[in-house]
Amino acid sequence: MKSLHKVSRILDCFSAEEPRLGLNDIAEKTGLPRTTVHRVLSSLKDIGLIVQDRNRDDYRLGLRFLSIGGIILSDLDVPRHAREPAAALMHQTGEAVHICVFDGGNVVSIDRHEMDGNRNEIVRQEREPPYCTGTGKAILAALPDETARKLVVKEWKKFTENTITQEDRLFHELAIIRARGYSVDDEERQNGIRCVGAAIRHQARVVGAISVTGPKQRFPESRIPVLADLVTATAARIGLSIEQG
Amino acid sequence: MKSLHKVSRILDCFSAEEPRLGLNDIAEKTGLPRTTVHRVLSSLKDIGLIVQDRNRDDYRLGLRFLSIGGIILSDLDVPRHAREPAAALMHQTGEAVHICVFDGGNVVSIDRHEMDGNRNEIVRQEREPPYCTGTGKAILAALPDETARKLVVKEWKKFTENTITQEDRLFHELAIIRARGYSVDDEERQNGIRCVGAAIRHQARVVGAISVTGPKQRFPESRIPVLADLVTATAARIGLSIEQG
DNA sequence: CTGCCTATTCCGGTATGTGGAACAAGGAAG
DNA sequence: CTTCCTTGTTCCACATACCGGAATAGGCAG
Repeated sequence: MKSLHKVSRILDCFSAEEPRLGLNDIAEKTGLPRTTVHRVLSSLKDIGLIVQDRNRDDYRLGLRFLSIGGIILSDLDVPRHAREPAAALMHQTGEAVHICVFDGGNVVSIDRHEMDGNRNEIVRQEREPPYCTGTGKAILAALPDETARKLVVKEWKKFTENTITQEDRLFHELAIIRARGYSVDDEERQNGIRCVGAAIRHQARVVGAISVTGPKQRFPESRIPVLADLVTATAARIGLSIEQG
Repeated sequence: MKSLHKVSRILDCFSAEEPRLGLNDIAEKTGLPRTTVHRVLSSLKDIGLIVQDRNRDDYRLGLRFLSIGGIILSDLDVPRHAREPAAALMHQTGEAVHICVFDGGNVVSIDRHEMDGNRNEIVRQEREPPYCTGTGKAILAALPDETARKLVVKEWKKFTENTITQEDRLFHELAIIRARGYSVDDEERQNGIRCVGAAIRHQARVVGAISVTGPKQRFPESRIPVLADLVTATAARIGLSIEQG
């Protein structure tokens, strides 16, 4: 179904940085003819996935995506079971904790617990490239190589000096992660930020990942294994609580 | 684009109650031939909007919806600006407060602040039929009749004795809401539950709604206007804070 | 008013999606 | 183990629904 791939490319144009786009922007980004883009957008408007305030205004993503997102959230085990252990991990380590979920094709960050005085604020739903984050690499490493390879076909964007941008480099690292049971993101996504992650499993299937994140100074080599123990224990605890329903 | 309407009908099959469906379920619900459903689902799988754990397993909505939902959330003004006033309203009234957003086509509930001891818990993203809730009716009433009519074409499900199931009844009520500036849901969605709502406007455009909800006993006729004053004031305050960026 | 930029409509050819029918793959029952 | 039945999946010839270049309409700035 070719038309749906066009839909996909068009949806890909939207991002948190550019949530509103004109027809020509989209045509240019996708390389599709303007007419075709217009027809697809027009149909997406019909079904509520795209919204245009007035004719000749920019296009935006429709709230129907949020509504559908709500259905997914209510069906996911990870967010429910992870919240409490994640908060505990945050207090144990004093560092920010990320939770993300995995459905076999996408890695999506759904919760972030941050130390903010004594309270923990929850921010939701951000996009995460799978090859350059602690959680993403933990998930990739927990999958068979073949499956993992399908998830990294996208473009390799270099966020920092340390970002991995070669497939064989990545799979070498995944092997290490597999062996020791946790992943480390050493300033690969953002300068000055390190991160230790582990996959969450449910009935032998990878369903998500958890990680602690913080400034390099607070994450010396010596502390990594200590954090890793806590992270993997929390990941296991979450997995276990899911098993029990 | 006919195929996208099929996509829409297929997506509509999924709900919080039935987040996982088999091919035949979907074919039956939509009335589409099994082969067609299979082809569409297969393509939706390709682009990450639908997920199937293993071949011959049930189909589920893909996490990409969540990821896209995150983009929308970050672009919406209402959630950011409404949280604080909504919490204040909850404490003023001692009742649960709902926030929903509107994009010209869909009404989606995004926040619910509930009195739970002294803490307020935030639950997110539920689906709301627009004709039978305080927030939904407040939004419909804030729109020109013609626009509102386009939003209520769907089926009229009778949730309780009081649910409005006739278009002229609804528009009669909308006129009243328009005149007095707030909406009342008198056990129209759920027995024993009343609710007072008002639309949130941003630059003369309706962008959402806010409401207080509670058991009938705590919402006598005499209290409604009192609550309405607080709700409309809060709605206006939210609208104002959006204007200012 | 004029020029230039958008979004939108038109239309004939053909690629693209269509859906009935046949096929495989598990699961349940005997 | 075998049989039967239900489920998802593949095949293929047909015709329809999509394609995209070119022309149109509508807004905004100068």
